[in-house]
Amino acid sequence: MGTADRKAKEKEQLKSLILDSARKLFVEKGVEQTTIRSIAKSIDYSVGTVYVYFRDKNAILNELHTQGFAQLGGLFKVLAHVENPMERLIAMGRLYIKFAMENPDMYELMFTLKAPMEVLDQAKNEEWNEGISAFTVLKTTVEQCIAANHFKGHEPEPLTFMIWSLVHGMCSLHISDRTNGVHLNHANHIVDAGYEEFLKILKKL
Amino acid sequence: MGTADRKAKEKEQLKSLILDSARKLFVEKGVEQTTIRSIAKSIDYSVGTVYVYFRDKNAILNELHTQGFAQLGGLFKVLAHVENPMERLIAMGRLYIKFAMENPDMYELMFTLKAPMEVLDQAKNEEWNEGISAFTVLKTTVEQCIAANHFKGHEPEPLTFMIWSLVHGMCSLHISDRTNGVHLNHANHIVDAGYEEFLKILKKL
DNA sequence: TGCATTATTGAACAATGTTCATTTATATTT
DNA sequence: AAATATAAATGAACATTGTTCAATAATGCA
Repeated sequence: MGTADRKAKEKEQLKSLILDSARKLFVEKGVEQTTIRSIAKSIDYSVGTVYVYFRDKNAILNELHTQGFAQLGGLFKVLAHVENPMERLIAMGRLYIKFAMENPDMYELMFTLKAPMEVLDQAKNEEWNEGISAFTVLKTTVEQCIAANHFKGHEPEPLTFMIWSLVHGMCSLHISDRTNGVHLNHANHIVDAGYEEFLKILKKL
Repeated sequence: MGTADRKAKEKEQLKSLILDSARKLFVEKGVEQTTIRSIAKSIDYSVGTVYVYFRDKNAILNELHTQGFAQLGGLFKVLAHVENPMERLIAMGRLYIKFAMENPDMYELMFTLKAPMEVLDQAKNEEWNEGISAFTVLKTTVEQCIAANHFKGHEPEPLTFMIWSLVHGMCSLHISDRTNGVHLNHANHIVDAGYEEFLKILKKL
């Protein structure tokens, strides 16, 4: 069965080729400008071929969104050695913001755009595993903070959601161009300045 | 010059008719499904006429986005009589969340979608007045809180941005379908539960 | 070599935003 | 009132998109 294996491998390779090309175009030109035709053209295949490997454009966006979570997860691994959960929490926030600022299109795909979510069949009760995993990582750290006597009187899950939302909100507003009106005296970026305020609050808890 | 006045009024009326119809379709079907053709059809005019009154689809979305801010601003007026700035701040957050949950499409238009922002000519240094006004209202309340001895050691503007982001982040994640994985024991909605955690923090500041 | 399976193709379709020469309606002038 | 000038409205036509699918080409097997 050597041929079957090889063909399976070739299929995987072409699928990866499509995805890599799609990601490249997507980061360069954005979601809307990344057309199936432009993807096909960039890898010298026809539009039809793309549709052999992906049900539709949303399926491609969904895979890219999954890759984004893998990338972010990879970055977070560096923080595993930080013993102090509070320190780790703070560092996670910084890294999250850094990732969002440096990869705004990927971030949108991961946390804002509806398209990559639409492959989840609600009838089948399919869940957003990437998000749940990422949330769980954050929640674990928050729970360790609570175990270390921080956040007294708080509920882990809603608190985790609140912290996530705080950081996400800043990134999201910035990426959606809603922070232009917020002028600052400081040389600091508004998102960084906002995060500093959050850190001041953390110290009081 | 009675005729000129009347014609100007008629033009305004038709413009309003287009906008009203657009908003209706938009709230019913979403942005993408609200096509120029469907708008034209619903008011028994041709597509060309719509383009006489609006440069492009983004211009329509921008006007609806402005209407959204007017609507939200109207809701906030009810809070003017709340003397205690901290109470007012808390009530503003609740109202903001209520508005976002009840008008998710409008909310997206106001705070997430890029389209309505694209009418702002960056070469002309045009600013996002709706957002700036809304931000200023919130900032004023935060400053009054500071004057009432809350938020010691905080900078008004970044703190305001942080609070806004916190609430926006929760609404935004929910509207973008990113809260499905976050299960709760409580009967509470996750966004409300998250806001409760924020209130607990406020009490410690 | 001939056949069967698999992979690839790209023309064709429907839907969309947008334009603009043409037509219709309205207002002004003679 | 008729003729003319201005303004408003039209909708066919274009370019671009996602998507489909019968036809073609390539590959594996007997």
